[in-house]
Amino acid sequence: MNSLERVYRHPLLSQEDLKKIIGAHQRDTYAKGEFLLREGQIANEYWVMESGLMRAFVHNFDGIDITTNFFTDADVVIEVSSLFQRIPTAENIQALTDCVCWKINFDCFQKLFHTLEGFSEWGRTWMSQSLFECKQRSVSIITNSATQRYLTLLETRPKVVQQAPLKHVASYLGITDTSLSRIRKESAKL
Amino acid sequence: MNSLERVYRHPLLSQEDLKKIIGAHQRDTYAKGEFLLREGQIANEYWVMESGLMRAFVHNFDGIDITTNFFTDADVVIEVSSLFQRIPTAENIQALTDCVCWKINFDCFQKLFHTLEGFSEWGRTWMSQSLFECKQRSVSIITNSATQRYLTLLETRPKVVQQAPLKHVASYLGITDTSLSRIRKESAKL
DNA sequence: ACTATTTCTTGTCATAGGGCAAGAAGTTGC
DNA sequence: GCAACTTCTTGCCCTATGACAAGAAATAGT
Repeated sequence: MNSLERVYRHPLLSQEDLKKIIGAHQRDTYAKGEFLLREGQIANEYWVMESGLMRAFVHNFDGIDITTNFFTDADVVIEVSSLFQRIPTAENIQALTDCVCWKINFDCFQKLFHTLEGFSEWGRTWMSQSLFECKQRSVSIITNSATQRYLTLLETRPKVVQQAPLKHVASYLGITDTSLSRIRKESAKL
Repeated sequence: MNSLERVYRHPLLSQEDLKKIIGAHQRDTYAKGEFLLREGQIANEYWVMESGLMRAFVHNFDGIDITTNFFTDADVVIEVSSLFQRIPTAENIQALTDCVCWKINFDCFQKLFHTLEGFSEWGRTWMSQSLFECKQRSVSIITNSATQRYLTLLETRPKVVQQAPLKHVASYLGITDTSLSRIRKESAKL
């Protein structure tokens, strides 16, 4: 089963619906380092990862980049505000390894969203879930120590820790690469 | 104009649509301290604030409560994952002052969501916006000092700082009440 | 009005993590 | 295989914020 089938699994989507949805996607590949979206652009599509690793990041006022998310297999790679509100994004999305994805553009998405009831339900569920995870992230930054957050990431998304450069993992965790290097050293002892 | 008209303003919603939507809401009041939702329950409605102040909070593993959001006039008070995924929530929503709200239950919402195209667009836009704000919050916790975050909150939501107990503002900012007290003292000098 | 409770302030001390800089290790391109 | 670059580690010192505890101020209940 490919990642599209995994992503669009939903009780209100029939086999036929699924066929339509999956058929609206096109395969695309990105080379390591390539950008799928740059700040200032208006997103006109989103992607479902088939393989590889990507990250999303923003620049803060000092120009420092902060990784806001990582994406691996069967993750939906999307900048929701830009795509749905048709406004320029503040985010960048970049391939950290060579990647294979399925992409769907805004118009196709819209048509499906307003014709298939199950699809709009799916979309809403997906958004709720993202919002939930986003809130959890803030709470985690507030209540857990850097070490705890690192260990959690290591457990829940080992691929990210293994494949992404340390500095990106560090900014995702909200610490400096120096600190992460030390934390990693400490936790290796255990 | 009441808060409902402000909240549901959207280019794809006609006057007639608006009437239907607004008509599906019922006025309700909550006394200071009262809970609208408690962890473990499944949300079956959401609210639009007419007046007053509320907060949402979660308990972390130590039982400490962390305020995740404040709500004032014309804010939509909703626990999206529980309401839309029909699962028990981890959040609590509590009135910090006496409050007046408009509430709408899940069934009415569903009917409107699947019959009015403009309403599902509105909902999606609202969710994108929330997700955007949520991401910003994480970035802010990561990149700004406690003092900067306090000053930003003071500027963007003065009511919250004025009306909410310091400890809730503190946990929202991700610091202890002790630190917030000191920050407030310092910033008063300026 | 009086007590109990909660909220807020302040002091002392401890510590996680940051800033900076040097060098080691690994990667990339030719 | 070498140069250039990026990534990662380590040392030293510093600062923002936390932990704990005592008391002051405000609020709520009777």
